[in-house]
Amino acid sequence: MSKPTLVDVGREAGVSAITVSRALRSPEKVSDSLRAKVDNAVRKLGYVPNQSASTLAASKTNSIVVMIPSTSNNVFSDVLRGIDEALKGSRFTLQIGNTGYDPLEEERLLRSFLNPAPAGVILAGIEQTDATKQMLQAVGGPVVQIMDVCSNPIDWIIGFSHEQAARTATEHLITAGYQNIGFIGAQMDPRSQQRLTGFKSALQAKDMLHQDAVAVTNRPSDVGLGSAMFSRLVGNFPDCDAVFCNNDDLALGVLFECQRRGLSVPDQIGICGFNDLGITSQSVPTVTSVTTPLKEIGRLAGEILTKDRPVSYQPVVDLGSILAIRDSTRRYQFDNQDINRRLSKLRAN
Amino acid sequence: MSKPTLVDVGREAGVSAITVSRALRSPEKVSDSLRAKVDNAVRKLGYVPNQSASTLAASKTNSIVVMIPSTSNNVFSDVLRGIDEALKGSRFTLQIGNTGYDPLEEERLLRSFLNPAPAGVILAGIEQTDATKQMLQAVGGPVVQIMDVCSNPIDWIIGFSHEQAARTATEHLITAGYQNIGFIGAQMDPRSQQRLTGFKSALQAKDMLHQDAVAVTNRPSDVGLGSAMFSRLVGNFPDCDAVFCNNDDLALGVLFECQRRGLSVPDQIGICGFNDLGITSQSVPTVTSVTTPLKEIGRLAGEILTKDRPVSYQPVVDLGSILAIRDSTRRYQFDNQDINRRLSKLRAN
DNA sequence: TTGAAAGCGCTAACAC
DNA sequence: GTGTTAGCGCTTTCAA
Repeated sequence: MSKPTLVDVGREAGVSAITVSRALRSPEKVSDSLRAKVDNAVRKLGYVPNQSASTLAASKTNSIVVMIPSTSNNVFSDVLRGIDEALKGSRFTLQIGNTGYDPLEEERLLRSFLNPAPAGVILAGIEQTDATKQMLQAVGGPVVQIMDVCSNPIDWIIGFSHEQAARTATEHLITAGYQNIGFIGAQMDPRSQQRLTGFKSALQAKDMLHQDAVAVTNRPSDVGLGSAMFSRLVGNFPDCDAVFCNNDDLALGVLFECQRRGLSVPDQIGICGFNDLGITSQSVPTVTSVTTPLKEIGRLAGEILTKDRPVSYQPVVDLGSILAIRDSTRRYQFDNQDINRRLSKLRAN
Repeated sequence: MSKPTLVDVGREAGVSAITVSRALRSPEKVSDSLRAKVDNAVRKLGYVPNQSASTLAASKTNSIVVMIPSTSNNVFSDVLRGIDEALKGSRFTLQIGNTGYDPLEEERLLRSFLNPAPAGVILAGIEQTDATKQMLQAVGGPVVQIMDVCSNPIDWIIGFSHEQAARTATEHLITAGYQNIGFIGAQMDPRSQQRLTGFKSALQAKDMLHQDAVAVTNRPSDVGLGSAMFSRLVGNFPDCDAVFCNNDDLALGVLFECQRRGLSVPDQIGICGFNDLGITSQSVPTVTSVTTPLKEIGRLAGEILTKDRPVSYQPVVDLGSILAIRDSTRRYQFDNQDINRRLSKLRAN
């Protein structure tokens, strides 16, 4: 025999289908005895709602669409975990789209996810195509952009300033006494470009930006690539004594390459990573990295979309980032006072 | 104005809705001129199919349900990538469920995903609850179990023998000259238990299993935990001179802890990881690990479910695993001949 | 090769 | 607080 429907449950409970529907969707609007009867019937028959029928009738889904650039990048699995937590126990389900860092693929995928309208949409970054923005406009559902901040979000944006984070990290390297600071970047998406901008501006402010200081590639990042990029960097920039890396994978690769070359970290080479995904705090030496609020971004995005009245949230939320200073950049054993003194002196210039 | 439907497209193309439906779903069963007309109308109106309506009418979905134990475990993101590749360009979409290693949560989630019936189901492991198995039976859709092998899969199972993989790795440690070999395990799911079994059986066969050789925890694995577990292990088992780790995170943690303690790897301590997720081949020293066919498992599972006639596939596919021997276990600089000679000698006992 | 009719299981809108 | 009616947009079945 086939799956029980609302009608079956209604028959079992001695009420009509629509009453069962109501009892299930808004238990508080229904009498206690009815609720009990319905619950029993549901259990007895093993009733499971048919999502498609519900979606078709209501012409809106219970799914939250999330478009992420890469499923293999740990950055996004952290974000997803946050979203997942926010959705846990709610009636919403996640629909994940993998754009491969391609706005056109994002557009194509999103189009197929947008009919019927999802309960909400989460997008990484602010580089949607015009067509994508139009589609989202037409759908009208709430949209949360994540990972970045900007002044004119579609509805909400939750993230932090990558430029600011990179500037802070680079300033730390300067303060720590490094003179010839390089940049290594892979998977140069727009946010990585912003980090590069922050890096450059911090160095330019001190007139310390070397012409061969930047080594970037669009290949996906991994540890081995970090080693290779470091080799490339020091090939062009032999005096290089510190490296700001686009992410932690690259930073670890640099650390390993230094070990292979017998370069001491932090004395001969300083290393700073980005995202602080876990290993950097455990390695030998531990590696300085920018701690970014990935899970919090996901959780807040999920929270906004699952609220009935999300309008109470600010449209732009800058969650900030924190530089976790570790052994890989402790060139001299400053105490905080020292650092602060040097910082004020530098700022006075 | 609202979204165009099949009827709108039909009107535009001068045919009926059902004809448009056919032209879209089976272009080969329709005349060329009709196909062209329909394609034009679709483009002109910006028609996007309504999945819910289609699903409701056909009472089966285009989604492939994947239940994975953990979204944050890189093992599963590799598997997901394989599935994603297999599904790319097909009409199927992925529906991912996160079970948190809990068979009951798997059952609960799956129940909600099973109405209407998905096009296919992918499950990790073989430890489904009876209720889960019954549900799957009732749905009748194709089911692929992954990550493991067994003799009686629901429909198909694709994976490798964890016991065999661990036995091979442990035998390698013995052959490499280690005398007091320990096991470190976190997140002790059934497959990890099988690895432990393989580890024990390899040592017992040589009468080398020390009573304090095993340190395990159910906490999720990470690098820091690897360091902590190693400390615990050598606390109970001070003579320990090699460690087989449940996964690469732990192995890296052990490596870092050895560096902190000034223990040389591989001379004083040998280290072997599991899954070979990338860093192990890049670290200093490189770390021996068991290379497992994660992406291939995902791809094959996806491939089976997207075929019209999947019956041509073997029900049990053992993709095997390969031990990648690296510097962390090269205690003496054997060449392969040496290893083989020692191996035959050991086997002769 | 194409079309007409019926219905998938649910919910919105309105009645009682 | 509960029921009736009328679809949501598509596919199935059968007919032409």
